[in-house]
Amino acid sequence: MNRLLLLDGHSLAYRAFFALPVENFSTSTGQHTNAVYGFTAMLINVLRDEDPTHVAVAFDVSRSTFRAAEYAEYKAGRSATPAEFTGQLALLREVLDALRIRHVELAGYEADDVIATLTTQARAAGLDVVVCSGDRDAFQLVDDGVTMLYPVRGVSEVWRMDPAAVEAKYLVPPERYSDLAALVGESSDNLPGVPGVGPKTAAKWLTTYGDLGGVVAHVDQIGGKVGDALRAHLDQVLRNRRLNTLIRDLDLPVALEDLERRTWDREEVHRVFDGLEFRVLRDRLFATFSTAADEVAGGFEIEGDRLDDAGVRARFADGYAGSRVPVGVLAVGASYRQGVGDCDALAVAPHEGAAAYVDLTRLGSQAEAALADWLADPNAPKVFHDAKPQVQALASRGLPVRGIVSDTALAAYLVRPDQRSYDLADLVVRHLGRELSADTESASGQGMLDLGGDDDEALEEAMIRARAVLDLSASLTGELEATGGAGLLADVELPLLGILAEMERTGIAVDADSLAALERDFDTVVRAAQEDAWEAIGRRDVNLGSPKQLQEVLFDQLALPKTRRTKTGYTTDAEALADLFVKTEHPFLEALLRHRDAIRLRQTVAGLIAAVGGDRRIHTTYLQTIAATGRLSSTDPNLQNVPVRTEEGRRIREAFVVGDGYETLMSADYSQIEMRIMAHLSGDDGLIAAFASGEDLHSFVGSQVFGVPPEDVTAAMRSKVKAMSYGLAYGLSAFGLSRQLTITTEEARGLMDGYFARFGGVKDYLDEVVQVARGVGYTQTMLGRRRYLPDLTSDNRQRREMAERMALNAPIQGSAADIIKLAMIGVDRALRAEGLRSRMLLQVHDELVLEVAPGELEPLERLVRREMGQAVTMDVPLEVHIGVGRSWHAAAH
DNA sequence: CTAGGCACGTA
DNA sequence: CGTACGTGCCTAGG
Repeated sequence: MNRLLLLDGHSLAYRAFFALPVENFSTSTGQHTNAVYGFTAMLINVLRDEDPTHVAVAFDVSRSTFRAAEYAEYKAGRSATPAEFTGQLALLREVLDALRIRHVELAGYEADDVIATLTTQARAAGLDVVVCSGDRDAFQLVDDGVTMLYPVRGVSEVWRMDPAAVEAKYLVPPERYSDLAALVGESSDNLPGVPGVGPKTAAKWLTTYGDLGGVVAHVDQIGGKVGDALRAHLDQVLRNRRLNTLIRDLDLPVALEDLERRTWDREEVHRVFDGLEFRVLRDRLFATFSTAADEVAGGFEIEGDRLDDAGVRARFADGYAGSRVPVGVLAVGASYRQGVGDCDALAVAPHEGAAAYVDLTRLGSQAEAALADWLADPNAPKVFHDAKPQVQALASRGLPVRGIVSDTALAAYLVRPDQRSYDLADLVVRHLGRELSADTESASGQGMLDLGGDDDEALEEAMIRARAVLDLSASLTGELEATGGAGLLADVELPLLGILAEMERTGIAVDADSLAALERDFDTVVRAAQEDAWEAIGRRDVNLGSPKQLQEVLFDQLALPKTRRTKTGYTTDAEALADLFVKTEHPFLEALLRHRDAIRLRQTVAGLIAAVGGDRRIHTTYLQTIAATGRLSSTDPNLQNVPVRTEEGRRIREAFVVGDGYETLMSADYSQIEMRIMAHLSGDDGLIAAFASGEDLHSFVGSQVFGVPPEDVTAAMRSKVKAMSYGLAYGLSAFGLSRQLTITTEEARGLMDGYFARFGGVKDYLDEVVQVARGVGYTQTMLGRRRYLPDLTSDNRQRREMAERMALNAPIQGSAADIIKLAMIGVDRALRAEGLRSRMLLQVHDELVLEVAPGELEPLERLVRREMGQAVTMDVPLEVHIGVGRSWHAAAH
């Protein structure tokens, strides 16, 4: 049975706008999204519950309708529609476009007229209709084939109104609803009814006389005060009736067949939902409709079988060995974390010919050797999706992998580095227009499968995915070649993948005893600070970790001055608390800050202890497709944010130590790499001269800005200049600088003017970066890594300025990421070439930590300095600072 | 139980 | 009203 779903976009979004608190529904850039969110959430629910074959959303064009022309007061008295609402209507249309749902509107008419017309057409064509509207006028459309969903209590619930439900509520059948409303009036439309007449009286009259015409014909027979009132307001009632009757025969620009439900544009859905920051809704959308996705044309068909040992030998030793044609590979059931991994099976799919599935758990030794040889053959080309965890899992089974010529997750990241995820199924739909089988929920993410090895469907699914990876890589390679990113994949990200895998498996040794001792020490401080804090306020029922309870204590109980506002109240961050302490010297604040510090250190240490593996080393995981600028990120545990700035924090770094069989740790970091990149990219003579001079950068710049000799630059001058120099790479404003340095905006402005007067090339460069990015739509790093910033042309100032700051920063931060990645590849290659046993352990954005094998200190230092220093050639030297010591802390100082 | 907000660690 | 991340806790909502 065909069913048409019609929604009144305007009225539903308007309901949501007032029902959902805007402070909970704004993007990070300040765009309000409550109306879009509420509408979209309801849309998803209704699509799920009604499962319509056809859908349309109707909108009002403006208030100037034929009704307003007849009755100037129509809908008058409504307060002006808030700009925060109208601004969301365009976003709502974007959502609908992405979902490929038609929206319909016609100048001079209201959404309800569009709905009435489409309802009439659909009924004539034999379709059932479901109308979802917050406008009661639509009740008149209800009949045996037309149901109305009317939202109540904001948008959290809908009433399902069929003829019986309408009659139960209004005591008249739906076709009399307009008559009833004409008598009773509709305040939201500014249509007054007959005074003293409510639904009960009106319904009684309509039942007695049949319809409004009957009531009018017998108007003289109606007694009482209400009868007089009716006679006095008869014209008004008849006018109401004309106005509340919906038009059913508009000439619309769409036909019913245009409204057929279509598969949505996945890429566009991701883009739009990303922009709106609707993570949950998107997940709900995909979760709810994943089974509807098989409408996409041309799925995958694949031939292939589980191989027995003879088959494995034939396939890998005789078939693929020596072939230079890439094969799609999927490690089934791959798992890896903290240095330990495993996997169940391998699916492989060539471009032509049969795919295959190899059960790794019951493999004879000859077959395993054939497979291992092929996997380890650098000249046997393989394509993975998100290879690293699979490589780790295979390596843990004694199956090292070489010869990876593409990784579709990395390729997709280089094409669009700002995506939330690089799910294989999504990429296949976006780039190939095909759908992996719908039931891939368990297979999503990380390219891993968690499927039973004996299930034929799982077997086929794995082979299909292996084949999809291969096809996808061809498409992505084409895109990368067109955008100049192919070299980044082949020469940077793919070589790095293997290096990272090895660093992860190696891990870094820790002294578990000193970590345990640290945890006890920090715990002692936590307890003491908590006691002091409770003591200071005379109660022990306060959870010091709850910002909400802290606000109650600070601003209600202690009545301290209010701090900066947050979404949910007043901030209790360290800066604000320190500020309050200066003002009030309340002992609670001191104890609270002490508690904060200690509890964080304790939890950092506890996290590290929990991550120590059986080999007494900590194995982080590097994520290569997360940061939009091209940086790596580190997780589980994050070893890129281990404390270093405070003395207590540094004690944690002392627990990272050289492992057994090695001589010492080495830390090698780039000095001021971002400022050097800025000097190079801008070509500013002054800044280039600063680096060439060999003097302290900030003193040199300070002497220029303040017009004094370098030796007369005071510490205060130097720190101001330093803050400004670094701030520039982030798009710092005079306001921000003044706040950071606690100086006036004028003073900050003067500082920046002074800087730009001396380093005009920097200003020109920063201006140009944004201007070029606005023109072409993206920024580029030194290696051509792109970041797309569509918001550079946004009408929304906040979004636009945010994008401008990202545009300033991305080439600088991203080029630094390029450089250290190249350096890692160079170091790795040189270690092999020179036959050293020393190894890289960690990367922390501008720093590499290495473990030095006995006797290799000198050659290693030379090697690292050379490879890091020569990673790229720039107009300023790349300076590398190297330290050694038995702990990470000692090595870095 | 999940997800967002806050707070805060690093470069 | 400075970029890029990950983690832990609390809390509100489902």
